[in-house]
Amino acid sequence: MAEVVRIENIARYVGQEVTLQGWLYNRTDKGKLQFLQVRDGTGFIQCVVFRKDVPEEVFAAAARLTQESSLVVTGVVRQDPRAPGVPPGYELSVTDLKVVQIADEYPIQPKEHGVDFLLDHRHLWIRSRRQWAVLRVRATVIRAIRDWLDGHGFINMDTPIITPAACEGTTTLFQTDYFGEPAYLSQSGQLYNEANIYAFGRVYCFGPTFRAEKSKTRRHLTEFWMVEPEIAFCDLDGLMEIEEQFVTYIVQTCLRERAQELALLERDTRPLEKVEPPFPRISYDEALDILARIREETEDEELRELLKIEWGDDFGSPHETELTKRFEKPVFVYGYPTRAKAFYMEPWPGRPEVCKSVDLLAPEGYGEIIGGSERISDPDLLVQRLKEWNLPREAFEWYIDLRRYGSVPHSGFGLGVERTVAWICGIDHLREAIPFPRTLKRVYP
RNA sequence: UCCUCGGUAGCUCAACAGGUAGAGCGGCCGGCUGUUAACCGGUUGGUUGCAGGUUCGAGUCCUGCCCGAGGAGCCA
Repeated sequence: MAEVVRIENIARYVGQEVTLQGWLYNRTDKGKLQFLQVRDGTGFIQCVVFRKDVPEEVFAAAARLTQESSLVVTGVVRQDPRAPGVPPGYELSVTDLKVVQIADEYPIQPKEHGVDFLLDHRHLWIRSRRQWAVLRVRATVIRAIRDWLDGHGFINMDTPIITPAACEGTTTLFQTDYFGEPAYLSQSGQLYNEANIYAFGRVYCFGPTFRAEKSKTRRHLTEFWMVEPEIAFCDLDGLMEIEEQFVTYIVQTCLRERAQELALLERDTRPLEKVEPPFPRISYDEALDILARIREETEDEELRELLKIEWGDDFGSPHETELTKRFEKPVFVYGYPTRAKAFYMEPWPGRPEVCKSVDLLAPEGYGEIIGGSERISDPDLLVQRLKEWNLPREAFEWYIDLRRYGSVPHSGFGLGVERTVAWICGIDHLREAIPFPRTLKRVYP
């Protein structure tokens, strides 16, 4: 048997005989000639079997292969512009073939299917080319996140997933039984990170987050992944600078290392190429002005109704979508009304009705990928806010402590991994940006 | 929780005004030396989401329920 190689490295082996281990993606039988589309997890390649070039039993074995049958195939790597693989332009002239298993009739065909059917078969769907490409980009996004943070003085601090109380008090939590006491699945590691910065300066947590929201849209999952950096001695301006460097690095890394996958997804990468600092920064008040202007100018009665908003309201997705259409790059919206945001956000100097929060909205209608803020550093103000938000002080005693022992201005943010992946890939459903999505109506498979 | 749309073969869909449930793909058999979701011929394949009602007759009309999708609110 020739050397076992991986399809992603196939270009190094032109003219050599190699062995591939993989699965049959599709087969075209032309009588005395068969085309086997084979994938091995790292790529896709066309293997050509000529009746006259191989022993009769090898040709017969190829003819028996059903979709998704597992196989070990040996042949000579050739360059051919007609070959459709990933990477394109290479094919294997088969000399030998061993069947590992003949697959049962495979439910997913290389044609269109409905969403419900595909999600019921998610365990198989991830083998398909588009899903494969998206999830490879996801892995790169995650690696870029860690690379950038680790390279900029951040240290990874894992925060608990089982937590005693609401972090922000507003969103719905998944409740679980903790030896007879109620406990909840984490919806943010932020509060713990605020403790961690006093030990380590710059930290991040990265893990799954759980929201029992009854959200039924393409932008929501009940379980999703979030990276949450937190930085000591950092104000709102410093936070925005970090965010734009961070997001730029993630996007540029994907463009550089996952060009092939983005091409397979037919992602127009020109908008992504424009992602570099500085990102435009507009205040909440300016955003309201822009929305008011859009409402005046639009002929669309329905849109006008959707964009209705009064000062003090948070933006809904229609607002975000319309705002981001006006910008080529991700855009910062800062200075939201205090009452629309969480209790821990530092008030704007001289304008207590506004807080030092900032969201980052991705362009092309993708909307919020980051939410962040400068945190309250004064213990008395924090205690007052807990009261105003009707939160139990006892549960936050440790959190108030952080403001008693060397309190400093500090800031942090959370970036949603699936939303970032969806934006970079140009896909419109979050459920395709995670291997096994959890949504309101789906916990299987 | 609310609004909208949908549920017919393994999959994607069709079925006029209520009148014998059909096509493509897949599977199976056969043909083909450059296919790109191949093509050609044949063949296989149905409790029309569930329950009830109207009718000589219901996939189609009515009532209730179940399930799914898109969106709103909420959020990353």
